[in-house]
Order: sequence, then structure tokens, then C-alpha cells
Amino acid sequence: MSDAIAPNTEIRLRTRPISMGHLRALEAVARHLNFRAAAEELALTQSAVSRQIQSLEEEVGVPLFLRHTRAVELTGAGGQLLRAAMPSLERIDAAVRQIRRTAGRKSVAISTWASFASMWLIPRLEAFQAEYPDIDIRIDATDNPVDLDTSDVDLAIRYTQPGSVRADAVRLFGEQLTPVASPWLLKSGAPLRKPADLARFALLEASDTHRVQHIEWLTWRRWLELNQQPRLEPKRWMYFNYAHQIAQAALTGQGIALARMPLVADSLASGDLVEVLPGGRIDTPMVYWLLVGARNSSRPEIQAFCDWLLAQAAITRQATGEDPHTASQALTR
Amino acid sequence: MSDAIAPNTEIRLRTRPISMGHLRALEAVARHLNFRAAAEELALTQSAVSRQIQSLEEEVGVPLFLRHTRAVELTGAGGQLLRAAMPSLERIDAAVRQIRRTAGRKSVAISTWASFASMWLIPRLEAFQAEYPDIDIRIDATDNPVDLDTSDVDLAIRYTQPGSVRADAVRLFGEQLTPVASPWLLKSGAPLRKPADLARFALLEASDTHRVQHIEWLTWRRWLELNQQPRLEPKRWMYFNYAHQIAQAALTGQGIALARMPLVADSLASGDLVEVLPGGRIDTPMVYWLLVGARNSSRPEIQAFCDWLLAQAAITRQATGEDPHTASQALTR
DNA sequence: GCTATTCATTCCGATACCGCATGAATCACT
DNA sequence: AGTGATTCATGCGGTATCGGAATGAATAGC
Repeated sequence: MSDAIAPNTEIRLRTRPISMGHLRALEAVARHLNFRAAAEELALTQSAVSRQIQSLEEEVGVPLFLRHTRAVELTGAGGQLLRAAMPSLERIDAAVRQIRRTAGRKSVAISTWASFASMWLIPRLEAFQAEYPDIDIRIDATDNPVDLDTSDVDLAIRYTQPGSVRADAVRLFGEQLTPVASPWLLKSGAPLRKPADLARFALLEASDTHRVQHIEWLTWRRWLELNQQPRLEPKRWMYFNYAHQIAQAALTGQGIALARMPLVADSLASGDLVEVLPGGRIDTPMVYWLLVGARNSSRPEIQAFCDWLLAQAAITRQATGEDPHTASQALTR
Repeated sequence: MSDAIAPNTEIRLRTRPISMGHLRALEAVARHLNFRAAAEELALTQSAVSRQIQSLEEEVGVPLFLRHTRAVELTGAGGQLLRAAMPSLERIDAAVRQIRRTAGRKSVAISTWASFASMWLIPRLEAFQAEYPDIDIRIDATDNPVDLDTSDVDLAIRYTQPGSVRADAVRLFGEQLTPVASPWLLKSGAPLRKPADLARFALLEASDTHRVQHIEWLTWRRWLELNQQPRLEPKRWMYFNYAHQIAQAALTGQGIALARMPLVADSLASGDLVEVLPGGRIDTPMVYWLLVGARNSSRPEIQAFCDWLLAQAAITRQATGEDPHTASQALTR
């Protein structure tokens, strides 16, 4: 009864797992359309590459390349496999590189969005780095909302209304909007005392086509209505895609921006921007949240970063007048 | 001069390419959290799996699992690699399966969207299958617009306005909208003679949140305005996500749908649906296009399918009254 | 302390992979 | 047409890798 091994060997021969090295050869050959050049790139001989491709072809049962005498041509099946394999290899390689890079190092990966990263998070990071020089920081600000359980970020900063966020999210701060401008812009000309005076200036506004669900709260139109100027037309409208572009335009005196208090508190404190109309703040229902992936909350560097972030948020709350108490409560977490 | 080989071996030792088999072991172990069970699933011994994981760990420089005496625990790095590897392996496997399945067979893969597939394409496919029984058909109606050059579909059917489509797109037919209903619905009650009579019925409308750029042309509101009934309020509004759901509702007598002529021409011809208001057709600027990937246009089965599709489109144009000529021109292509 | 469970390790046979040399096919040029 | 050059395929031999069986090491439960 040799049945015990016969099926084994048969299976082994039939479904030998595809090798990643072979797929790399496929990729290189498809790129060069030349076995020898591909082999050179892979630091192999042409013979090895030839047989790797052959092995792949035997595996899928279809030729992947048409070998003409002087040219190599990718077949449909070859292209199909290539299109599946190339991003997959790249993704695996990227993951390995990432793991290797952070091997033995403490690191924190944060998902947020571009405006928040450049206007709030990054300016403060230096302080954290000074306090914890051995912790690496990685910021993913690609604006793709990522899943903390399936992606490789450790924590996320989100911007939503209360209620549409996980129960374990920690509130960082709320949001007020206020007209701001460069003091340099206001020095020339008559002083700006009442909302109607805004008509003399250019108004900077977001034309954010992506996140339509939030934009209604951030418009000058809403601010003007709340300040009894529903029909005011400014000297000029200027539209920008990102909040930090608006801030940049305001800093360079291009007009008056309806800024988010938490994000411009620093510029207000330093005097680079000023609130042009005291009492001109309006609230939005939006809240900035901190979310921590469950599987990461026990790592000490995550712990340290969260503590630091909450302390920074408390400082921002104080600066924006949202939180009249000291930050001690947040620090003790 | 052994310089020629010394660097070779060094490189070989440093960057030994990761094996897909090892990643499969990672996946199986992560799922079972048990080396023996994973080995059994992989038809290997526990010893082999142990060494595969070890090899991976040596490769990335970090432990992927914590081995406790009675339990195995995935580390952060392990999870990171797993999250990258699992979809990648799945994608490669799927591509290989797909290639194997279509090995030696002629096949045509079409990208379209759900409503068009179920209301126009699929009902006609049987005729094509009868004519070409040896050609496999694969329909990708996931509503994700795919790139003909990078995905593995051979041709795509698109629905846009003229101008926002590639120059080599072939026009299938335009679009008219007309109110339709089940004849059964109309038999009860007073006859429906003029647009204002619509107020006695439920009107079926799309609440298509996805493709906002097209929806304006498809609304009852627009039809009513064009027919001098801007303020008409029907007995009831019914909203559906997909055009074929609307058609289904109309077929079962739930109300009157504003249907796309090309998609309901069959039901009108068979009498399952009737146009409730002769002369009630309105045009939309939308056009149905056929796009063929450049690298596929030479395959004979693609050729055959395109010819057949264009002939079907000509028949539809005739049925909707769009094309007064015979279909001969399209047939000769 | 004994036993059962589970992963790591050692040894050995199988084989997959590589490099070298060579063959086969075809194109370019005389 | 013949010759050389280019390019991929193939036969062969050596080596590294891999898998299986048996055994060791650690520990949790009793």
C-alpha cells in the first residue's frame, strides 16, 4: 500500500507554492522585456531567470511571455499576473522595510490629516522629541481614514461631530471659528470695528470638495449670517483647498480668514495673526478626537505619547478659552 | 581575484528574499495561534512551520510571535507583516486561479455597473453564449471604475456625457427618459392622460448617493418642470438606490418610474411595462459608451463580442426610436 | 513530582536553485 | 547565401535550502 505517499508526491508536484523570487523575475523581465537585463538587475544569470519564468508558466499553465527571436512580449496572462503581483510584492516589501526600520526602536505612528498635521501637530512634535529622543514618530496624513485594527498606525486623530465617533475616543478640544488676519494687513487703512467692515477686504475660504459633510459649518456665509450681514459681499473671495493654505494666505496678508481657533492659537499668541473682530468667535459642533488602537494601548511609548498629546490639547483648550481650568486633570489622565 | 564572488555571497546572505510559503505559515499560525494546527493545515510538520517562522523573524529582525508555554501570541510586528501579507497573498492567488481557469479558454471580461448589467447586458448574454458557446464571460459590476490598462478586464461600458470620455470610445446609444408603469397599475382607476394626472400615483425615484454628478438629469423634478408641472406633488415618493430596483418596483405595480428608455425597451416590447404618457419622453445628455483596452482589441473573442455588442446596441437604438436606420451599419462595423 | 502539551533543535535525505557551458533560433550585414 | 551576433533554452554538477522524524526543553495542570 504505497497509497500513503503517492498522493503526497502528486500534490507536491501539482501545487508547489509560487515563489516570490519568481514573481520578482516576472516583474523585472516585464520591465526590461529582456531576460539578460532582468537577470543582471536581479544579480542572477540569464539561465536562472529563464528557468524561473518557465517555472511560473508551468505553474499557471499558460505562457507569460512570447519569446520572439529578438524581442520578448508579455502575454495577457503575464500582464494579469504582473498586475496582481507587483503591488503585492511592493506592499510586502514596504511592510518588511517598516518593521526592520522600527526593529528594536520605540515608535508611534499617527494617522491624521494634512491641515491638522501641519498647523497643530508638527509644530508641537519637537517638544515631544526633546523629551523622548528615543521614540520615533511617523505621521500618516494622507487623508485616508484608516482602520486602527487593520492598518499599522497606532493612534488616530479624528475630526467629527460628537456621536459619530467610537465610544472610547478621547476628546481633545472643540472648535471655534474667528476671523483672523495678519496685523500688517490691518495697519493700512481705516480700522476694522464691525462685521460690515469686512466688505473692504478679501475673504479666504475653503473650497474643500472632499469632506462635504463638514464644510457647511466652516463657511464665511454662515459667519456673516450669524453676525447680521447675510448680504455682505467682500472685496474679493479667495478659495483654497486646505486649511493650512488659508492660514498661509492670511499670514502673508492676502485677506481675512475664518480660522479654526485651535489651529491658529499659536499664531495668535505670537502675534503673527490677530483676531480682527473681538467677539467675533462662533462655535461649530465639530470636535477633535484622539483614538487609540486597542492592541497598542499597552505599549509604553504609546502611553507616553498619549499623555503628552492630552497635555498639549489641554494647553490649547486654555489658549482658546475653551477650558478655564488648568491642564492638571488631563495630565493625571 | 575572488572579488567576483565574495560580494555575491554576501548579498545572498543579507537579503535572502522572503518566501511566500513562509508568509503562508505566518498567516496560518496567526489564525490558529498554534504551530501544530497551522502545520496540519499546511500539510507540513510542526518542525517545518517552526523553522519557517524563525526564518521570517531572522529576516525582519524582530520576533513575530511570543511563544508562551501553552499559548502563542502575535506581536505588533507580526500583525503588521500579516496585514500586509494576507491581502497580497490572496490577490496573487486569485490572479493565478483566474489565469488557470481561463487557461486555453477564450474569455471576455467586462466592467460595467450593476443596473446596466442586470437590465440590459445580462438578459442579452444568453444569445451571445448560444452563438459562441466556447467563450467565457466574466462581468465585473462592482461599480468601481477600473482602468482598462492596469486591471484585468478586457472592455468596459461607461455612462457619461460626451466629451468626458476617451476619444476611442464607441457610442452605444443615448438616453431618453419616459414615465413607465405596469399596465396592471393603470387598469384600475381613471385613465392617465396628462402629466397632472401623475399626482394620483406614487412616483419612483433614485436616491443615488454615489454618482451625484449624473443624478440631476434623472429626477422626476426635472421631468415635471419640462412638462409644466413644477409644483405637482404625487400621492407618494418612493426612493431606491439602484435603477434596477426602480424597474422592479414598477414591474410589480408599486408606482410610476421615470425610466431610461434603453434599459426598459425590452419590458416595453413585451408589454410588462407601458409608457404611461405618450409624448412624455425627455432627453438626457448621457451616453452609453463601449471602451476596449488597446492590448485586447486584437483577440478574436474580444472582436466577436464587440461586434455582437454593437449589433445589440443598434437594435436597442431602433427599439427606442433613436436610430431610424437599420442595424446593418453597425453589423458591418 | 509526574504527565501532557507545545515549540525548538538536530540529523539526514530530497530537491530546488544557481552558475557555467552550450545549443537553437533568428536577425543583420556583407 | 553565409557568417557573426544576439538572445533565450537546456544539460550538468555543486550547494544551499527545505521537509520529516525523533528528540529536547519548558511549563502548566494535577
